[in-house]
Amino acid sequence: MGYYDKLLKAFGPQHWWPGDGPFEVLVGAVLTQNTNWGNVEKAINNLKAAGKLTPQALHEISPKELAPLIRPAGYFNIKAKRLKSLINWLFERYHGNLDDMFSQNLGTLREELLSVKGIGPETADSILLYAGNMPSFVVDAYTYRVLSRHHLIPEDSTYEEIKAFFEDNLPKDAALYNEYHALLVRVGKTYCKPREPACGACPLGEFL
DNA sequence: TGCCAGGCCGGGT
DNA sequence: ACCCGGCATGGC
Repeated sequence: MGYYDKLLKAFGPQHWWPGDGPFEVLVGAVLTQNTNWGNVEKAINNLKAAGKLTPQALHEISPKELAPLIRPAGYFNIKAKRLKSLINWLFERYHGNLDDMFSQNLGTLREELLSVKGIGPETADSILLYAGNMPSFVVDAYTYRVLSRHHLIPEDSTYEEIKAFFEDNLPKDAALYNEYHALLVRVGKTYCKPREPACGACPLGEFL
């Protein structure tokens, strides 16, 4: 039995980002950068209540008008710009149409997303996987912490190396990548906390 | 109360 | 090619 099966059995499905459709997930991917998800939900709700949670509305809104709506998500000025740059790109490249965007080849689309200012590897992969249902494994601070603490990867591993660690050893299955990443976050939240040098007392060894 | 949360950019070495 | 400061709110 692999790690994934053990984690799934121990914690159950995490139901990550069922969301209200791919566009909401895409917006959430930017808003959640280095930010607690609870705060992101408040910002999403503000956008919904203002009728601004559509590609067209966000394309037309100014950063000045957008920033206060997403205030609870933190870094609201910079995130307003990042959201705008992503939406501008979406319209220029794919006519504001998510179906067109996700019809693109995965590798090409990932490179295109990374070229947008404010979209780094984790945000790009989150959009590909959780909004587009494309098999691109997401790496985040939890993933790194859990794996490095249990010596499954070197301390100095890069994002792309950790991503490859999973993708080279798993079938290219979006549903699997989705659930696996969510389970690793769950483990990280529950046991593998920051500023705790080792995992001697945590039951993770049993699963990993 | 300080630390943390589903990062990324830009400027300096 | 790395390293670091800045960006900011809300919950425990």
